[in-house]
Amino acid sequence: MRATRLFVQTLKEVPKEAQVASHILLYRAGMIQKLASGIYNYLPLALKSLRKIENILRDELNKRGCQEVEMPVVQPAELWQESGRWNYYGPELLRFKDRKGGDFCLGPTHEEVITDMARRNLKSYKQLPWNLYQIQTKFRDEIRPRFGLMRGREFTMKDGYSFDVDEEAALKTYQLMYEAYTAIFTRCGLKFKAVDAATGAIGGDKSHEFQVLADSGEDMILSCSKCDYAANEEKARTKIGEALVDPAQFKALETILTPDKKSVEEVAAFLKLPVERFIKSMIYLVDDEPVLVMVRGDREVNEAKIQAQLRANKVELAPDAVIEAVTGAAVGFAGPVGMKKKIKMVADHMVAGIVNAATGACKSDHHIVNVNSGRDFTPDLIGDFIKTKKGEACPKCDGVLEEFRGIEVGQVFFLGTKYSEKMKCTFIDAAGAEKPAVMGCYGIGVGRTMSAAIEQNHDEHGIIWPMAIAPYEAVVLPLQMNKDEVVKAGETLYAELLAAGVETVIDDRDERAGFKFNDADLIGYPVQVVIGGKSLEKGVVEVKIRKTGEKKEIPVAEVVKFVTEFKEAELAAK
RNA sequence: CGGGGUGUAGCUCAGCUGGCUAGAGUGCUUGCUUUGGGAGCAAGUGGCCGGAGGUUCAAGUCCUCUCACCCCGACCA
Repeated sequence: MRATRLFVQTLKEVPKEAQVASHILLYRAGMIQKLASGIYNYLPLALKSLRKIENILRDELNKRGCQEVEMPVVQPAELWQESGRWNYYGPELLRFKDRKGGDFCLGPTHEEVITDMARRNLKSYKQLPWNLYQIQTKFRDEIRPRFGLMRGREFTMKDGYSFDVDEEAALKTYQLMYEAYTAIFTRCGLKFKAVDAATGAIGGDKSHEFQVLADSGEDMILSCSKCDYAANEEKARTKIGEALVDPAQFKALETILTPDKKSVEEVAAFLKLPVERFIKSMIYLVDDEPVLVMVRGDREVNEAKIQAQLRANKVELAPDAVIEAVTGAAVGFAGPVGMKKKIKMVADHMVAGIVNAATGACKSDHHIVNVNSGRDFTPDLIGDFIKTKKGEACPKCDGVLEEFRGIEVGQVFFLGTKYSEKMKCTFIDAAGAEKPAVMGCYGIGVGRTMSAAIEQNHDEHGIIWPMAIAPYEAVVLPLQMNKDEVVKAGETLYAELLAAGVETVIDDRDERAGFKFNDADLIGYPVQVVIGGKSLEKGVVEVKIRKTGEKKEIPVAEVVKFVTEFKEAELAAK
């Protein structure tokens, strides 16, 4: 491609809306332009890179027996009503009516459509496993799109879905996809971590997120300093200490006047007790039912864990009126003992280990001390309900948890039969019984992967593309367009590189050297072949490696060999 | 949805308590000079001042409504 023909306009200035490196550089390098909030035009350079990522996806997936399909962007409401998500999915689901008044939506994901497609064809266990994927435009009407392609409303996603005969087979597929994703992101030149993830509203029991490490990431990850344990903040656990509780030490309950002392810290200071001796009692609405959630006084409630363990769709703090009705006291004095209404009680592991705890008395301006789990109250469920923080013990080894930010570029879910049961995607097994298929789903954000690659690979001058996903692999820069021998040498090398299969741009614009260097650095070609009059007299050209900044003088006759060898080495590198 | 902010040239922005022909930089076009890290000089090109209504002799500027966009938060995969 000739720079004079390339549809691109590089920019020195950037609109102030661009906040992160990838957004700024995609914009400055003339790769994307915004059409509306969270909706972008992809110009040729961006599309070249996106297509390369897509082809890596295809290659790694096809090689593992996956098959590509394509489903519609526009989806009828009926399918969503059948799965129950027409009502659950919030305003993020863009809905509209056709001319006949029928309800439709733009697909934010395709579980419904794929399950429908599978059930039309699925009859026998002999047909399975199936593993289908598509690379396609999704639309999610995000509340706040940001960071360019990182969180857009319209975006390209690879979404895949698997169907297996039973759980064991489905878990094998899950593992296969986990390996495929590892191979894909490695080939894209990314440094990433696969972490344990919360499953959220999509459901299922098991999930991993593929997180690219970057300071601009929206997710917080905790990982062990020693072993391979890593998890999303929402899911992260810490070591559960053994609770050595000796009932002989239990003292008698005592209610104490604590006027205007509501928070754990205030009451702890007032009663001269450490906060670890407190039971923090919070009333939540879990799918609109009040639930008392207890954690140790020094810990915070993790709402994602409540949602996961109670298998709920919605978790929110109860409004004051509900709290007062349930406890029979003003807000700030809730506790497991003496509640006015009997509601479900769940407690964090640590709560059961507190001897003679203090907590709200369910009586305004009063707290109660010497409360003991098992004697004075019995939780309906004891589990892990706290936020885990950096510096805490790893749940798997004696290491310590560290914190880092990540960009979620992919996620794998073990879905089970959530959709296949509701939508009757069944088959007849070897014994003649009808069974629902066991499903998994697997997503990769293509644009987000490209953005994440830029976040990890850039400097103050511009993008530093990993070879595998660079829009072009090399650029030829003839520095003096008024010198025939320079132009001629450039054209010759350009033609030779193309013939050797190197995707090359020749900067044939009549611009000064500095201008060309800056554009080349900004766009981030992995290799720059610099042709200047002086070096040409010596029979050499300068080859600059963008990644290292290294410049080598190479005899003209050996340039093609050097570039192709460098390219192959980069593509092979892990 | 709550709070804050911005809409003026392709892009980044200035434009005061209303005032005469709406500005700068950058980009683009042309010419001359220059030619190894975003060159210099000169001449040009480029505007329904987001939209509608209102106040006024007079509105980019004031008022009302509206639309779009951005930031923080809440929410959400």
